[in-house]
Amino acid sequence: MDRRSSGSSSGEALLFLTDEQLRQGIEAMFFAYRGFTADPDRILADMAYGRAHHRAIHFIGRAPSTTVNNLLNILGVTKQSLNRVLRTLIADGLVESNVGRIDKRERHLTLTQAGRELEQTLSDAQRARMRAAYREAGPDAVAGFRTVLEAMMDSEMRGSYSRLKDPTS
Amino acid sequence: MDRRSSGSSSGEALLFLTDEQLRQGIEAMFFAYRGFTADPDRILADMAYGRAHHRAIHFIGRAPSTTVNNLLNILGVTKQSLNRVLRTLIADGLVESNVGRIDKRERHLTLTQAGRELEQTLSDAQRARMRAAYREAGPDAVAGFRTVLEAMMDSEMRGSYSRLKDPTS
DNA sequence: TTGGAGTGTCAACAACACTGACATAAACTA
DNA sequence: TAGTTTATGTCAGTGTTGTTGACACTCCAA
Repeated sequence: MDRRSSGSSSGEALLFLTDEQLRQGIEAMFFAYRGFTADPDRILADMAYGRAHHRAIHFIGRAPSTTVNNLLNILGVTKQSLNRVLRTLIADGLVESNVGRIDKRERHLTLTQAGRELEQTLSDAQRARMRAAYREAGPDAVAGFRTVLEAMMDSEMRGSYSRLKDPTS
Repeated sequence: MDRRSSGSSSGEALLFLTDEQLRQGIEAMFFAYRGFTADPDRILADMAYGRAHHRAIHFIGRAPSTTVNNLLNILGVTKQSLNRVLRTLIADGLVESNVGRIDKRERHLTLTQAGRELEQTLSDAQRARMRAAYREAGPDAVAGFRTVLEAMMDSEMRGSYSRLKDPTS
């Protein structure tokens, strides 16, 4: 079902779609993601925090004053799961939760000064690796990288992603 | 430390290394990885298996007759963690463990017929998404994608990755 | 006023990772 | 041969992160 499936005659133009190429892509994704999270993980291991805290901090920092529900959609976890994380972050003074002015049911989340500092530390580590990879690969490769990643997202996630990229949309 | 090392005048050639670009890359990676694992996760949710089983099955299928130790290095988990997974896979008849002929301390792991079938099912789902993304992005983007991912891996992982790509090395 | 949305919380549970300790068999080495 | 190292398996305990399900409260809108 997959020997160069849609090739016209011999399909040499579609060699990048062979099973072997796809498998390599899958493995590359697996190994790269490990590297991608390794640096922040190391930093967080020393604190009482984990990857979930990092994600929350990242997206709160990225979209300040976001609501819990919005964050829930971005992170794709249950509110109970997110709440456990948020509770510790708020208790530790890294995140501030403010009742909405217009809709008072909503809580708007913002990083405190300490929260911004931790965000910066984690972000620096992750960006350093990203920067090194980007620089090594070059701008054309980076453009391709981004294109494939976007195509790989679930469509709902593509929405969240675009909104973060360009908040005016 | 990176303002326009090779830029002509104001560094427009390195715009892809700005913090904003890096952040977008980080987020793209996060959302894409979610998509990447979503399909196999859905299939596994119905069984008593999880992502860890998928990974084990994938790499055993990829490098048949691999030893436990080798798998341990590839997966980057502790033997206790891997063992828990392997035990269930062997008990369920998806993986076969054979004492090594040369070194009898080693166990060589292979997928059984049932194991290969499950591997195929999971792999089909994941490859389908990968193939769609690849096709949508085109060969040049795919090449860039792979280049960036390889640059993002830890160097030890790059070794495992290459060996899987080209077992003769 | 009623229904539903947004939020917080409790309890229970499962998957998957970790550390530490110990056991066994085989292989290597002095 | 005796002692050490390697490869593996296993037991026990723990932590993070996810899940369901249930319930309460506040507030918005029809």
